[in-house]
Amino acid sequence: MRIAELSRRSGVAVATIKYYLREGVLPPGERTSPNQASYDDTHVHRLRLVRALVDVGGLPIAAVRDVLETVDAPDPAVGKTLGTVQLAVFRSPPPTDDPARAAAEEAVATLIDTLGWNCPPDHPAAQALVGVLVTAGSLGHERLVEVLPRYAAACAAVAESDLDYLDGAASLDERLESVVVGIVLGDSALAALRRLAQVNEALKRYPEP
Amino acid sequence: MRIAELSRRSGVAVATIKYYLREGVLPPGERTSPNQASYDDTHVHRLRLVRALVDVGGLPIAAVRDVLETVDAPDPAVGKTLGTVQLAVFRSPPPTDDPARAAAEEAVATLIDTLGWNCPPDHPAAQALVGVLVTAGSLGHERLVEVLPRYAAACAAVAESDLDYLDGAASLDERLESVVVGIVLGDSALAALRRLAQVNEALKRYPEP
DNA sequence: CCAGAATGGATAGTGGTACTCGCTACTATC
DNA sequence: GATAGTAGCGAGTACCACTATCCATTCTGG
Repeated sequence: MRIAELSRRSGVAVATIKYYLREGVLPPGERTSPNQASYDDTHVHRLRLVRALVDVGGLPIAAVRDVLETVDAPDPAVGKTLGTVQLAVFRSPPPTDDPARAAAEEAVATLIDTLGWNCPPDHPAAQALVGVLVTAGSLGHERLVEVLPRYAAACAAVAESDLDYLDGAASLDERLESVVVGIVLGDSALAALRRLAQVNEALKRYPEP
Repeated sequence: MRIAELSRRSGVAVATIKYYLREGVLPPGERTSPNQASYDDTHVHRLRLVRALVDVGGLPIAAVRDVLETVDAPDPAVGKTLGTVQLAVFRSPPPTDDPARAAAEEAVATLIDTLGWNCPPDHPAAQALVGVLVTAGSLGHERLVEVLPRYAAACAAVAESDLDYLDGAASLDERLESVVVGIVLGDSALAALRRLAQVNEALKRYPEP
């Protein structure tokens, strides 16, 4: 198919498709002549994936490129892919060297230790968690740290579910994409469910007239 | 204190403080003369809160203003505040009228029903969840819906924890701020813990050499 | 008391991101 | 052979979160 049909089928404007081609988030079509190329279903699918990452995940185009490069360079080691995608998806606030940082780092390390989790203590997510605690502390919400064990328990169940999801993928390609979809769409789904659960719990505790 | 000290104590540039004053996310100081005003600790705290919402929560300034307006207009009904903040915090992708939308709406309604949750089915979070399912479906990841029950169970525990956190607030003001901090910082903390749990679970299932 | 620094307020400019447009030199198709 | 579509490219747009500059006024240290 040519670019107009690709646009129609994916719902993405022609100009935007060209932009994505330039930015390397969409592979070029197969050249049939110096100024003609033909695209196929993989391009339609890729466009949908890009839109999902941008619209649902809120990723900048550069991060999308990083993620997709990982997906396109199949590495059977799940851990590797997981790491790259997790990295790209992260909003990393500047690592402030707050004096309270050491205490927060300690708290996170203790938490991970208590849970018996086997994950690198310098993982970006751990750093992010430290950042959250430092921020909370600066707002006088030191007690936020107390909810973490319960959050962590919930996340353990979620992660189990996530890995089950990966195991349900038929092929390697599908598996790689599942990592991306699982992380990005999963984050959104989780946030949405959390809000619904909050409303439910609030109504349970403080019924409205 | 004057603006220079406010800047020093909060770590926010003077020009940025002026910008925040213009945008209404920081209340004006007390005027001492036609072109002098004095600020106090509440301003320092407010600036930290704004930075937390922007840096950690990724909220645009306009959303921050909405959130803070709610915090500043104390309504003892927790549900109301919760709703407003949840709304402001949401990234709402344009509600597509995909043909697959009806099925996704059905799935979400069924899920909420099965869980016995008492929340409005037209809640933005429910709509967002529908959007996620539609997106997943368009990518051929229809089976994502299968993980939702487990996600929901985890979120129920998280929400319980969240409401406990609110109940731990001493005053009404503190309570209102806890809603904000709980939602925004909580989302980040949850996402970070999920990633750590994923790494842990992945290493458990596929140990690395 | 007075010079120089600081302040509030306003306007304009910057840098980054994600497109979007317009153009040219083609090619495909009716 | 007229008309429509295409690739590629540079420039332009819109929005956002600041950031810089200016000015009239006010504060402050000597």
